[in-house]
Amino acid sequence: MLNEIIEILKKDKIKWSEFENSFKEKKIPSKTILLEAGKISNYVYLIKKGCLRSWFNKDGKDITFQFFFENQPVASIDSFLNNQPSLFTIESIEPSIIISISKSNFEKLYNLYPEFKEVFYDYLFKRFRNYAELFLSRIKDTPKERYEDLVKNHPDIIKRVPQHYIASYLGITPVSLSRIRNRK
Amino acid sequence: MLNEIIEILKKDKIKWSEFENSFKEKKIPSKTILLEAGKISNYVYLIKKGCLRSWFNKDGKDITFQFFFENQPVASIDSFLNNQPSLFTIESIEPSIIISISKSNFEKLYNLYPEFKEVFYDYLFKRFRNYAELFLSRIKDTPKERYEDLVKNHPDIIKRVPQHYIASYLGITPVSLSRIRNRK
DNA sequence: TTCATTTCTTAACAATTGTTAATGTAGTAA
DNA sequence: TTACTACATTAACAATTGTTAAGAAATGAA
Repeated sequence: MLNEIIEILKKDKIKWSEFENSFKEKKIPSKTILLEAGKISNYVYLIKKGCLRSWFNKDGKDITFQFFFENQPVASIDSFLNNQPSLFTIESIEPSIIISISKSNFEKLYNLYPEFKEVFYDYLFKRFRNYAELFLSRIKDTPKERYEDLVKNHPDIIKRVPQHYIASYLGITPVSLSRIRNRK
Repeated sequence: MLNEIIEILKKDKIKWSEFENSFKEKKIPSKTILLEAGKISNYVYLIKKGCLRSWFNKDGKDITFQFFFENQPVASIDSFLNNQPSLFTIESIEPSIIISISKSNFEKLYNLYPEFKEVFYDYLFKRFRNYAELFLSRIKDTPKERYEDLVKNHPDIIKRVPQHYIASYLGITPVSLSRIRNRK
């Protein structure tokens, strides 16, 4: 989404020069928190290199429910849109390079580029379906089924993400995931 | 949401006369399917009287994940917005009176009333948070905790909805819910 | 390299749930 | 009323998971 926007912007060199500095790039080490649960999101991020996860706290433990990789936009959309405290934390899993854009610059873009607004809403709607699918899968499928789906359809995640995060993503303990892996 | 729109419309009697017939009211018996999983949603509904649930199929059994009551708008928003097959079915639990509005009329409203579009997007954003909360609760809390939350915060649902739907909503079998209820 | 930390596996036991099936109960229609 | 249907409870057993704890393996830093 942000990628497309940047492309749109670059075609218009005059305006691009105005926004070039809005897209701030920063290097972050592993386990850096970009947005903390309970705080209101003022940024949207784009991952240039690396990997993030979103998680929330449950009785002192953290439960991961999404992973993000290169070229994906990441935000607590709900917090960003509704100006409400984020329900979850966004944190890096690996050392990463992140492009961030502030809400105020985001709104400037909004006003200058009508096509941007459309791209953004399209993205939102798709994200809505995404959420619904994630939700339904989490309800519908057993941890074992969801693990096998990961192995089949997202081997990259399996390879790249530490297993205890995956366990948490599957809704089970690392112990239980280890059992599933060695059961067959 | 639809309620507010109707109120806005009624203030403008000329336009209201144009739309009055768009809001079709119908009586439906229990277990009537308003939208079937896999089909594209062409309507938004408002519950005047009665109660609905949304569910999807898992190995021949149905899993309920939301309940809707009087004055609530109901739709497969994702399907409606993205023109994609609905991920779930919407069905009545009780004999109900439903107001429905078609997508084409919805779009007419869109174009005539700028304030409608805003109300609608506000609703969408809120719905987004709603989904996130529902999702997080389903992940975070045990069936027992979620049942106790229902008893405390939504006793109306407990009273009104057959127990096996509630069990399914909690992610467990009716047998297991019965055990939870009689454990304390 | 070596040491320390993080991550993963394995084991034993308790707790919860699913499954199947039988029984009980309430409401509805003839 | 009776019979039927839908719904809820209970029991027994299997399967899965959580918990705790110990040890193995991998990773990263000095």
